[in-house]
Amino acid sequence: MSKNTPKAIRGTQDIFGADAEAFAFVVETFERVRKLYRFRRVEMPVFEKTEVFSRAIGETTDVVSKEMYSFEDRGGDSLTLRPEFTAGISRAFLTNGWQQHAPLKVATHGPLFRYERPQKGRYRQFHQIDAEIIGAAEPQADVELLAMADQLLKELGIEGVTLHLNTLGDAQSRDAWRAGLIEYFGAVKGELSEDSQERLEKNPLRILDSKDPRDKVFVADAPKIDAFLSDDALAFFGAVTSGLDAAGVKWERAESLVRGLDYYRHTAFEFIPDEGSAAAGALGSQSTVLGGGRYDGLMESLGGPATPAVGWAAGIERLAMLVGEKAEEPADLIIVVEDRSEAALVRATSALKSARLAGLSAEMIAEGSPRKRYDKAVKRSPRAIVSFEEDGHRVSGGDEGGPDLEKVLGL
RNA sequence: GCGAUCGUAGCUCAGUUGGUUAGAGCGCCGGUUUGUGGUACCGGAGGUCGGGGGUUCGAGACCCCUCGAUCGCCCCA
Repeated sequence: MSKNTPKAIRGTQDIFGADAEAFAFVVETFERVRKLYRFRRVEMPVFEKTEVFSRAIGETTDVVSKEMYSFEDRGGDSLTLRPEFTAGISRAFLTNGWQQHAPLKVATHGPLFRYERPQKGRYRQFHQIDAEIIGAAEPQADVELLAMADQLLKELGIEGVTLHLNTLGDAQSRDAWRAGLIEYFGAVKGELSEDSQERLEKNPLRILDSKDPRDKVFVADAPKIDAFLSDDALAFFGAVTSGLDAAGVKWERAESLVRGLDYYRHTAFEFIPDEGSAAAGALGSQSTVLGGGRYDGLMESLGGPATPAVGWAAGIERLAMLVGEKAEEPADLIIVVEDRSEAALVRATSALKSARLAGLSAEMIAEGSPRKRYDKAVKRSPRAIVSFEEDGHRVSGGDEGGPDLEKVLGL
């Protein structure tokens, strides 16, 4: 590599070969399943006004306070490369009058950007698939959304991943729980890890997720959300869980599961690899494969009317790591030009065009040492090979190299 | 932002306590062998050993700095 060749930006990836096939497999499967569940496709801008994210996600979250790719455009507006889909979709819902379609089921996928230190399964430009149901307050929407996620993972052939489910209650429940946690952890503040002492100020719910053993001793006896749930919140969660059971979606209660962003209410969930599973090993420390929840308060933070909604997103790279090797399809036909004659090249070129018009995937080998061209073709394992020389051609493979192929190629 | 590990050919990697002209496999290019064929052989191109400085008679190897990558912490998909 020349020393003055520009390098790729840190945390970006050039995906090729088997990895690219796995990536495409995830997206194609998502598109298929999303249609099964009648989610409508949306395409969204990759960047928005910065306030779309800062207001929707919450100023104090790490995503907003230190992980956004923000810049000023030529008009002086602060813009940000989207760090997630939900905020942008919510903005679109409000600014395009999509209320008329509510309840609206939408799905999308594409690149997202977060200024973070890259590591296994985490990049600065990464890709997600995303599904949202907007304008639906009933627990059946949560069930619908999770049933799709569950089926998607199954159709991707991913095993050893379990739905971890929790409720954060409604706004009152969540606030009361939060106050309870601050009181409980505040009493032992000095014995918590440095990180958790900071979390106490910024996001006390996150202490429950801490991996630090100093915190874990207190987490076990921390106040549980269940003690703070209103009757409505409790009924809502019960309806979600019984719906999941009816839909045949396996789940586990995860009492300390909270999500990072301010806008979540009620249902919160993550699909996480089971301890010791192949999936857990493949993902390193980036364990969540698909996550989301209900965000009933988000629309109001963007200045819209109260609009209930649920959604999830999943990292395509992480899913691709779990779907196994996806080989590139072998060609239907490879055409070999076995000598340097003009006549052979002309007839081969013509046959190649005919093959493609007939719907066969085909490529031609006419470069390099003539003696080695056939071997190159064989190594690519095509379904059939047709080789040309100045005075004729030979067919091998296909359906016994039969007359059908010759006819298709006009030979 | 913090920590650990690692940077040798296009790719995967050897390279002894520091010692001549830095190697192999795969891939690439040319030739021979085979001749309905995934074979075998011969030859070739391709490296300022990530970059800079230092120690030394001598550095791919040791020291310092720097850049980059990987993995982890924080956070998150």
